[in-house]
Amino acid sequence: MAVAQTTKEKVKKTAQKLFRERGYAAVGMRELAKEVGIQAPSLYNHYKSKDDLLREICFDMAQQFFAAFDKAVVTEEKFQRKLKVVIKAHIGVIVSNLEASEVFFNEWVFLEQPNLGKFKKLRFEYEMKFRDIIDKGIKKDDFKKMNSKLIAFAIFSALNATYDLYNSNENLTQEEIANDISDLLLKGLKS
Amino acid sequence: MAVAQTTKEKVKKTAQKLFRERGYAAVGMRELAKEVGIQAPSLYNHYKSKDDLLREICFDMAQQFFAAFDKAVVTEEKFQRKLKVVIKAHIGVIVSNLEASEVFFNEWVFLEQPNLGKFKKLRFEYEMKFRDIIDKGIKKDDFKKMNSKLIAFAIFSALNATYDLYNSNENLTQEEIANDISDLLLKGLKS
DNA sequence: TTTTGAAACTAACAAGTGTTAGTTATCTTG
DNA sequence: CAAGATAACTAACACTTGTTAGTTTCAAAA
Repeated sequence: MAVAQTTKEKVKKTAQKLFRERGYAAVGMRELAKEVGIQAPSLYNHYKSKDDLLREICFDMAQQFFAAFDKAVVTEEKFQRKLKVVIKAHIGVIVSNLEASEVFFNEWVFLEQPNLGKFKKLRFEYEMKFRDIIDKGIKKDDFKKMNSKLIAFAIFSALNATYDLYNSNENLTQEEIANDISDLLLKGLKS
Repeated sequence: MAVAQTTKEKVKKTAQKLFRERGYAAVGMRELAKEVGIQAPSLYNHYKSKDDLLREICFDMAQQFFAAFDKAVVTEEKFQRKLKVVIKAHIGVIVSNLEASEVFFNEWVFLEQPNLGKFKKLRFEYEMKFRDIIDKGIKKDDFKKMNSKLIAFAIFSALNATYDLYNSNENLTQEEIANDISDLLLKGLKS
């Protein structure tokens, strides 16, 4: 596995790792280059700026989240099942891209305009897809009557704990994490 | 409100605001100073380094979270109530220190040693206080049998969404946020 | 074998970094 | 009012930042 990586791929992977570990602003081009094994100016043969590199990481992830959601959401009818299946899809994307996801969630604030604006729009759209399921589920009495914005925020935050969970843990599988979290959110902690 | 602020207080407040908005690493001492209305070197009359400033923000918040937890936890016997009351306490601290809390959650990674080590220890202790309630509640059958680490992570993440919630929202009160989130976590979304 | 294009290199720039030294102004206290 | 402390100031240092210019290396195409 991980054979025949091009330099560009290596740059991207290394950037994801470093940006997650230490934050976009704290990682310099020289440090990134050193980790890749080249000189800093050589990075510009592959990406035209530091911002361009962040842009690619963030927008690639956005695309993956959208694709996974859209593929998952059509498979179920009941809203409880719909929610569970998109939660699983979301977690699936995170687990398959642990470092890039973290950058996506935490470092996008460093995007420059106009990328920043475009990105915010995408994030909002994605959030609305979740809220839509919740709102419709509430209308159909599949869900309790609650503030859907609050719920959506709580869900996102809980999902985004997946990274820490997956990294720090006693061999939880992606399936187990997805099941436990969606169970918690749907049924609650109370016995 | 906010009368007779000393320069040191103003520096701290401004730092909290800027560190939250743009990240610790992205905020320079000159920018901070400008916002305060003094020159950069004058900052060093109040804090001996940039790290020292971050240290004070983070450790002050840690202390507040501990104090609120300890005060809350003794007031209840049943573990469901215990959990609810510490959740409320935690959210209370966030709401009373919106910007500083965000720094506490997101920027502590930039602390230098030995502060970084001490801080990590504190965070872990705090997490364990929550997990302790969950574990004991599971033993007493107040809670379902679930992975307490996963649950603790999910709870923390959900709680830490409070900032975005409080800021972006349709006039939710602290009481409402605390109630809705603890209801969600205890009883779940399912009707 | 020569040509070409990609991707590496070195050197350097202008701007910005946290911070120190030394000095002056301002406020508090005796 | 004089003395001392506090907190502001200007100037500067050593280093790092993202990035560009110009050059060389090297493998594939002609």
